[in-house]
Amino acid sequence: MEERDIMEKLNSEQQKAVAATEGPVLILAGAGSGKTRVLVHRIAYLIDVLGVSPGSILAITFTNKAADEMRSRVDSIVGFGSKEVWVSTFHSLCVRILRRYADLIGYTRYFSIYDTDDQLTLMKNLFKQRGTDPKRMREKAVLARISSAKDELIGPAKYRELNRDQFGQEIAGLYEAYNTRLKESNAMDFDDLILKTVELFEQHPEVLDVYQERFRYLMVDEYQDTNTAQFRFVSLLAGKYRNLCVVGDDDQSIYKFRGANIRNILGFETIFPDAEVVRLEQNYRSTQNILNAAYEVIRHNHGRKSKKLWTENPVGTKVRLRRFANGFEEAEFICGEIMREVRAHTHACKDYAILYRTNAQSRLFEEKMLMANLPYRIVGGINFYSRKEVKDLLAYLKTIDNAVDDLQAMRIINIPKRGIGAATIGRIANYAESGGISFFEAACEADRIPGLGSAAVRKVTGFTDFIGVLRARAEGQKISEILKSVVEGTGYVEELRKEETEEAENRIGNIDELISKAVQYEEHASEPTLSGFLEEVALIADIDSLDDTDDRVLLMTLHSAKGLEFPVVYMAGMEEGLFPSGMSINAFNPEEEIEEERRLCYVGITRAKESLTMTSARERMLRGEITESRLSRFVREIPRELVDVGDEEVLRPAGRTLNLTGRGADGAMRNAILGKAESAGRPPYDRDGDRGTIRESLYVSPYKKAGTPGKTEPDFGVGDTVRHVKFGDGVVKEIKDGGKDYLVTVDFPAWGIKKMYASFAKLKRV
DNA sequence: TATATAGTGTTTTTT
DNA sequence: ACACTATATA
Repeated sequence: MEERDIMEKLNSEQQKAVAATEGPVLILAGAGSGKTRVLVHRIAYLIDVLGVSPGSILAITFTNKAADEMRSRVDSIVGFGSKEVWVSTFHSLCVRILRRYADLIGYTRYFSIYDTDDQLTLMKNLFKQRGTDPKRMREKAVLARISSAKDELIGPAKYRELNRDQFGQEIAGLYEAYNTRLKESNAMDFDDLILKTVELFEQHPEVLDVYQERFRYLMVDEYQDTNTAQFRFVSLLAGKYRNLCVVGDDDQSIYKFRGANIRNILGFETIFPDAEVVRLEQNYRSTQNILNAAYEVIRHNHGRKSKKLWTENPVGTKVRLRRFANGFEEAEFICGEIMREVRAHTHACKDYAILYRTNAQSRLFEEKMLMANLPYRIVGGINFYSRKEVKDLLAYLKTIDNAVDDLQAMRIINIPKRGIGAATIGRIANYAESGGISFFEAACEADRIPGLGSAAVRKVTGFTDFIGVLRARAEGQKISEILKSVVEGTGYVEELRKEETEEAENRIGNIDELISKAVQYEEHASEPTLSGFLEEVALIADIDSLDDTDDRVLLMTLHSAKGLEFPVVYMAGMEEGLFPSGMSINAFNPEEEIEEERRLCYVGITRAKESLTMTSARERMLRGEITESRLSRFVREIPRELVDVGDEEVLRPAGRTLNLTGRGADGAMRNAILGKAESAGRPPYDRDGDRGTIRESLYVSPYKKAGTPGKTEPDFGVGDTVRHVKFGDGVVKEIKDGGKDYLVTVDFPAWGIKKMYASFAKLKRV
């Protein structure tokens, strides 16, 4: 492609960003301003116009999905050599480097990658071993401290110096022990992947030099989310040629809890005084109304790089606000609305996204989606690879691949049940410890371990022999074949089959899926290896497997939604205490924490292209108890004239429900309150803060009229045959009072047993 | 050693 | 509400 073609479809700022190839460049790219487009065109410009060798260009993203997308877009506009461009995530790039030079820093190329579960298991072991009381400090909290230390490139010794108090000293001790155990197991956690690469570069300048020479042009996406370690990594890489281009938006920095250091972007011009700064402020995604609402929210933050997005897009409809009595009705409204619009063919399912603050909120929506028969996909939550059966099988593969990974060996030594209990495992672990060998090696010498009876020795040897056979066969065998041998040899599936429960069937399904993932890996990897497969599995995120061609409503957290866009967006749970989270409100530095939440809200709003609806519940079930909450301050920050609050907006004195319809309606009072609120120039919901003092505003669900009885008794009983729109005819098995509505269990011959709410499912007696 | 039961604590977000 | 842990029991 020629220069003219590359620049043709770009605005002048975008062109500037594309052409600024030499030296440090900071691209401040607002939401929806076409930053991926700029990066892709920049790569094309480097190759096709400047003649830069594709192999010397490196683009770093945060998710595999973003990397895939960029790779394919580069592929479509760059003539040749696009395959040589390096597009990678921080983590996978570091793994690649580390595998090659692992021996220089005391690891082997087969090192394992520990996920959060592995870390927790390891920490629990350490607590036990060191006699640390889990009531005094929690394992997770210690891991969080260690993780932030690693993000900041602080090792155990430095941590000890920095935290002189007793807790600090104790954590430092655990940190040290934790690192030792990882090293002994030839394993690294997520943070180590970056940290160890930095160490490698710093201790071995000759290695750094190799990569500095290879990557002459660096680009970093989502720069606002980099942490100190990642910053150091990038600085080292770019240290020689200084062609570093970072792209980011300080208003979208939402990963502080993961160590993201907003100073990396805010202070870029201080660190690189000669940096060229380009601002992309034209938005191509959202309507003016949506963009204005987003701006009104984000402008409440201090210390941001001031900028205001604009768009040539239509004004669009107002942002809608709908309030409900509880989360249940909220979910019913959203799902019902989507269902009606999909039926009317206004939109396809994939045009919708439901965004929320916490994963726990997904359950309510999932139930309603099932009842409404809408295809959906929940992103995040429990990862496929963290299911027990999948982890068990992977532990076998890891033990075969990396024999010194004690954690995995200990996990599977009694899976399936071989009659090896805690006592035996303890004795093997002791023996391993005193002999300075790995757990698995110790198990291989079971007959020499004091305290093990002949029965125990026999059982342990059975296990080690099994692994031995698998390992001997693994050489040159396909990964899927190894996996199948494990499944057969352990009798895992057989055991599950015997259970004859739906749960077990699911697990078997997951095992099949794991095997097919292995097959897929063998097909797409250039040089498939067992380590390679395990690494891919460890670094994959749920979001990476999103397929934008499949027609489903997407449900995910606001965090997961970053980088995506949808025609119709619902932001659910807009309540104080939930969003912004109670954690942030009660933090020791609430201002800062709430600003982070506000950025998250900004990210959510700017995901919407055509339509945005915010919803909230006045009552919500939060860890087992019902909590009452006020409308989120973020909603209240949007001026009234930008918000459509629905046509049944009413205000009621606290503790009393207004009669709005029919004879004797409290019309005068309603008008008085409304009029007063509006003449005062404040949005009615702005006074929501007065809860309990005077009166609160109330937006009644148009879906369920105020005062309507929540449920009507079904006209059928147990044993009757009923008809469902989708499932056809079935026999009623059970009717239960489900609070808001009657919960009916029906056996449909063609679909199996389903539970549903009577009036919502519109069951009819036949 | 394996299993059933009661009791305990937890939740923000994730590569 | 739920998952995880400690304890009692077979």
